[in-house]
Amino acid sequence: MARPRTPVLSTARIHAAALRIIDTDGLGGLSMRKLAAELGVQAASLYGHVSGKDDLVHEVVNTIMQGVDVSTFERGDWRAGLRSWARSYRSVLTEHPNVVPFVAAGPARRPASLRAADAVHGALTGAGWPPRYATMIGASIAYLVIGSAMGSFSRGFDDDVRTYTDRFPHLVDAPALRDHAEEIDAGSFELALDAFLTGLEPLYAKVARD
Amino acid sequence: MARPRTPVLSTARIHAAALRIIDTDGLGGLSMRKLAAELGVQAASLYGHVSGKDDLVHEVVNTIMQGVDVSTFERGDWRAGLRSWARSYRSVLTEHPNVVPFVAAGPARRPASLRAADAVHGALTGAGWPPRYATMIGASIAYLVIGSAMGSFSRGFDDDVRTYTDRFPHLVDAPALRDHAEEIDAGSFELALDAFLTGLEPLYAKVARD
DNA sequence: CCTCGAACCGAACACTGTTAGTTTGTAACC
DNA sequence: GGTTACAAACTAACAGTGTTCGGTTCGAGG
Repeated sequence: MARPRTPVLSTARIHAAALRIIDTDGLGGLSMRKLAAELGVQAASLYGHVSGKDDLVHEVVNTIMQGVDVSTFERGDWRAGLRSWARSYRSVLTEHPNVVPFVAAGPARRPASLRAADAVHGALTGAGWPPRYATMIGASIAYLVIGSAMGSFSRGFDDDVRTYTDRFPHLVDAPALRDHAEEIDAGSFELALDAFLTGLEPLYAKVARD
Repeated sequence: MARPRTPVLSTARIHAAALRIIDTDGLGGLSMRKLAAELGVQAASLYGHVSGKDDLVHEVVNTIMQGVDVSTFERGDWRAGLRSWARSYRSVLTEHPNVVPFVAAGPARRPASLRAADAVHGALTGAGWPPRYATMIGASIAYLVIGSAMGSFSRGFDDDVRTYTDRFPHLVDAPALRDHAEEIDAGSFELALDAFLTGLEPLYAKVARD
């Protein structure tokens, strides 16, 4: 079989299959051969539609990040805007947790992320925050979103109970932690977001100009 | 040459060489063959001293994380303890930025990280924070540390100026951002840490019991 | 002295991303 | 209808990855 009567591949189909594999097997579980097999095709055939694995992943992730909602900023309340953006950002990432490490590497080459960064920066400076603070506030919230979506803390604990109970008395309930990993990470995120926004108020009173 | 008169390899030498490669070429730049070459040896020889690449990296990173200082908690001030821990944590990571993605995956299998988590949790509960909040506060700070150490935000921007100036008016100075990436990430970290700790106070007044 | 185990090597296996060159089906043009 | 041109998929290969197996050689203990 050299050329099928009707084309088998399309960038859309490739993207969809790639995301499926990433979601189930992780970023490391995505290989061009496996992806090709999923599509009933040889690996080399993919290169007619996609320039390479790196670009493919970038494009897939960009599509995901288009789901991040920054529209609340338009209502003029930067506090509500930040909250809404952060939650939307986090919710998009928790739907595809395996791409979080990739997202964490930075927004470059992802128009969707740059667009969001632009909106955040614009809204904050528009509200009187100096540009420098606008940047840092956006960065801070990105830290919280990415960290909690990655499950750095709670999901990272080991299965083996004895690992902890031996030497780390305060972590005896770490396995319980692990069972409720999602809940703990979500809770930590909300707590951090709340505390951060609360703590921003005195700074706003000091540095904001209008 | 089958067996040298005096042993060439040792776990210590292997760890040191591995860290050197990771620091200069990144985590992805570390391969068993390159590591072996750096030590003047064949790749297979490493497996007599190290059980595999995964374990090797875990051990190397654990050694790094032993540099995180949690001693300030012993002074009894949880605010100062958190500040000091967070800064020490971050400073250790910025010395070896290439291991941050690995650290972000979680503390399991790294005794040094578990020890730190245990100390944080113990200090906070000792200060009257309910265990649940102690966990979440520790997690929140870990998010901030890892996010800022990764340079997710500022370092992630592209070199190419035109990428931004075209469509994202508020990001016109993103390249300048990139030049001062370290400074921006450090500033964001301090700002977030400050605001977070400030915002924690009302919560502490409400939920802490002694 | 002799054995035994530790230390290292060479070759191989099953993967990876990617490229070159080839075959073949389809559509457009004369 | 025949020819040309293109596009889609193929096979085969390259250089690289982590890891394992079977061997060889040396140092130390009995």
